[in-house]
Amino acid sequence: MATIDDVARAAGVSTSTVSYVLSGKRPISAATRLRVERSIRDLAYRPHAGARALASSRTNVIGLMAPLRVDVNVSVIMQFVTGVVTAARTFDHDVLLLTQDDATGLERVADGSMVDALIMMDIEADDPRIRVLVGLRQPAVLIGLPRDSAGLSCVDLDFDAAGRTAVRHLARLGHRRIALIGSPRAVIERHTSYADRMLRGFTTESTELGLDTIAVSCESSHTGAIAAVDQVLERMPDVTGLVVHNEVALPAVIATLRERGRGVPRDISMVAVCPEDVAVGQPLPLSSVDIPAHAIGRVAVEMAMARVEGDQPAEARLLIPVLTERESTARLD
Amino acid sequence: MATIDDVARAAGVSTSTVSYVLSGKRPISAATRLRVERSIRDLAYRPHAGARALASSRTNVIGLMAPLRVDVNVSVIMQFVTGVVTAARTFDHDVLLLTQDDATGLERVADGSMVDALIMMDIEADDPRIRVLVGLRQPAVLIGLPRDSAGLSCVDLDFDAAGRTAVRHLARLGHRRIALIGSPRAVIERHTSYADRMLRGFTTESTELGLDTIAVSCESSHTGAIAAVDQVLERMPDVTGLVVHNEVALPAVIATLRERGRGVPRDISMVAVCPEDVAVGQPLPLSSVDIPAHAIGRVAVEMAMARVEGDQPAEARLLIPVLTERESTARLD
DNA sequence: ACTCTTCGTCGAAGCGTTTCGACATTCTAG
DNA sequence: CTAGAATGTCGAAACGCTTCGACGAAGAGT
Repeated sequence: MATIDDVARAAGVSTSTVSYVLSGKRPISAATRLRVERSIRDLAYRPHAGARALASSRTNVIGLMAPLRVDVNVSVIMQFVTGVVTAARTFDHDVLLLTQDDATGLERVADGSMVDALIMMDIEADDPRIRVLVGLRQPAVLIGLPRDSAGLSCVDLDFDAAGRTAVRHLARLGHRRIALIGSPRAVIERHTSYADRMLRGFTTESTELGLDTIAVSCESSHTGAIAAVDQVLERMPDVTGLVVHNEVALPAVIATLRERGRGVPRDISMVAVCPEDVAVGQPLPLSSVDIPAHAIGRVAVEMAMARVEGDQPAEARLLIPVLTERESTARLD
Repeated sequence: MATIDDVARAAGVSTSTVSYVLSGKRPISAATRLRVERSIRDLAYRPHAGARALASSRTNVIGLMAPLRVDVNVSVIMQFVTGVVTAARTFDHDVLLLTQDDATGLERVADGSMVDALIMMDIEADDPRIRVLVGLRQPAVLIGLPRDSAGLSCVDLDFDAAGRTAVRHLARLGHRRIALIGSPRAVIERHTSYADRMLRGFTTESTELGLDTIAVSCESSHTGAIAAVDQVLERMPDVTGLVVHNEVALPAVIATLRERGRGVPRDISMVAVCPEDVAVGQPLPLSSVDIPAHAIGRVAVEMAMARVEGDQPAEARLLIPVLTERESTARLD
């Protein structure tokens, strides 16, 4: 492999000049720049990442801690991840993938100077990892909102508002008895940020509007969905509005409703909270509140980069939910 | 951050001694080792990854190129990825995530010495990336089998055998007219390795057994599955055996069959080719040929590490498929 | 005509490791 | 008792880059 010295020699300049051509941190005459760039191309020179990191204390790598469990909405996670990876590339960064259960992963990559910043998904209300994060030299961005977000960069869909929006939409269509089919029990019990906030929004808005509601958890499988639907129908037989926040269960929920003799939207109006492609990919295109996973991933990277570059203060950004009406909701008469 | 020199000073030894304590590449007396280890702990010392990479030309990072598209079986991919990540950790390596469409990604991370090895998923028969791989200094492992695997490490489920096994199982139960519902058209048209081999196994075994067969592609959505099932029923109305190699479509296929008046396994016996948890998570536990995604990911890492350490030759490893009979197949009478 | 900038380039000093050769010591064998 | 081999440690030279200060040359202002 060619080194920067080889390039310098070939171009007849000093190594520092080559470095400055590469970084643009000092002015270089057009003539020299061209000569250097030519040598770089001829030698197929590529800077050694380690050497670069050592000298500049910048790695051009972002650490991403993702929940690679299978129980959570895999496709949503995938979209977050792609959002992060593609956005990182636009900042000339690569992504180091950490898994949730790699307990010491954060400290390892941070203290070992393997990353410039960290992004963490699947945040819980009192996430123990947050204590670790604040002790690190690198900035961190959370996808999700912990109970105490002081000093931390956070970004997420405003799930509280999403819950309210879904309820309000159904209420506006005349529905008075509404059920929420939510995340799996485990997700809720560990107070995963999005599930918590979704439920809060759903509940408070319903209360304010004086609606009758119930909320049930739902395992991410066909059988789980059946159980959830049956539980709703048993506890609230005259339900007419449904909010479903569980991508995996979505198809099974619809199928089960139909099997139980409840047509959508004839007997029951249904609002999904999921990525757009999931909503339109169902047999019946669903009215839905979009989870812009890709966009959130992108914003997370942007915030991280901003913190790395300048010393921007940490901030929390909540994306405003958008409800799109499709064919699963109808006016109650 | 403490450096190795700080540790050496604290322990009253030279830096090289600390290094040898860490790497174990030279004998160190128990007494010094203890003293050094104590200083390391006291100072919370963590070696600088970049410096290490520079000096040793080893990064302890594996590059993983994964298809983060949403159109392919997301959950299977996730399992591959987790398999790779967790296995990598057992070799004290981290994983750098590259996306399929990051064309120059391979060269960037390889020539930039960011990784010790590369693992690539979603291989096509004549994958253009392979030409790039053979030009790199780092060893590469393919998850999948290209047409020409000379000099390349490959690992995958033996999908040819999987196709044969599924057919043979149905034939043994007395079925003579069998359909294959496979991957999305796009996946097939780019001759993705697993789809190609699955089809070949399915076809040759059927021919050898003198069975009547058809094969249709199937988009990964509810509507895609419906279309596929209808196509099968139209082209082969008296079909009694079905092989489905498409995780996403699975639930919809069953539902549609039922809607068209074909019970499983009463009228149609069905063998799925998918990860075990997908097969048992369906409303009706499916007889299936397991895709051991997690295990394949692990093997890929093991092969990569072996090539990094010693100069093991490249080899292709195909895992033998295992069919588990559950409740979706029955004897034809 | 002379100072003061700005521009373009160079040399050298790090950055934090690993690793090689050297050098005492201590052990082993004859 | 001694040559030779382990054993345990050290010092110094890489590894390939960035960045700082310096410096000559050219342009601007008076």
